[in-house]
Amino acid sequence: MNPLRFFKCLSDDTRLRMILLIVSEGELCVGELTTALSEIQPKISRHLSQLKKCGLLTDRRQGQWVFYGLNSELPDWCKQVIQQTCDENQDFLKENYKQLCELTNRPVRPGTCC
Amino acid sequence: MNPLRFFKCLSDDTRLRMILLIVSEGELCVGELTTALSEIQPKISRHLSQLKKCGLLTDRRQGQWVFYGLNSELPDWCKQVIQQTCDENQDFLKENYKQLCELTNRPVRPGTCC
DNA sequence: AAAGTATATATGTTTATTCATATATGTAAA
DNA sequence: TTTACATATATGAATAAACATATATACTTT
Repeated sequence: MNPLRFFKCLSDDTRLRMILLIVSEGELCVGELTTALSEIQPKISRHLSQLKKCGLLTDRRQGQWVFYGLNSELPDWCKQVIQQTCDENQDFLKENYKQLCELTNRPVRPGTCC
Repeated sequence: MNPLRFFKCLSDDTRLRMILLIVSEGELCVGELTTALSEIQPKISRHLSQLKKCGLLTDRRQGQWVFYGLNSELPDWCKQVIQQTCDENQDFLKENYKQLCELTNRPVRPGTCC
């Protein structure tokens, strides 16, 4: 992973929040991210596709929903950078968590239950 | 340190290389960075002043030279992100190290000798 | 010591370039 | 056909580059 390309992915408000939220939650679908960030859906989709193209995220369709998660094949140093940033900046995501919590009827994840 | 602001500092080729070189070498002056990156001096100075303003670097004038180093008061998570990136991306800086090595008559640092 | 000169660094201003946004529209699943 | 998501295009805003120039320290010469 080219470090410049990696940091460019993290240098946009929308992308940074999405990545940190996804790491915190494991996986999130487009609609959940749209709500959490209070943005319009095309904007979210566009940034997600960019992060996927750069290798930071992977996607998985499950019926009507597409879930995005952190790419497990990412180099360790990248994972650590993201994890540390996430751990030390929970307050940065406060409003996003709030929005996410207020969201009812969230799609059920197969791996998450039990 | 706001994470977005922090990553924006790292998301430019010139700034990223400068930061990593400075961390590797401890301190570097403007002229050394100009040579290492093969860029014009005003471009280097401008990015340095931006990194100083954002709190990533500190400067110290010693005679004719101004040495830049990593701000020791930076939050730990920021220091760790930079250090890990530096450790795992030495090849990214290969050409810059080469230019730096070819530079003769580098200014003597007071702390470096003995 | 004063004046002039060279070197190192910083900054103001204009011009390019990159990047993100918004709107409209397209595709896929239920 | 409704819900969920993706993409194309045009536009605008933020950012970086280049060039000229200013400042600050050191070095010379008289």
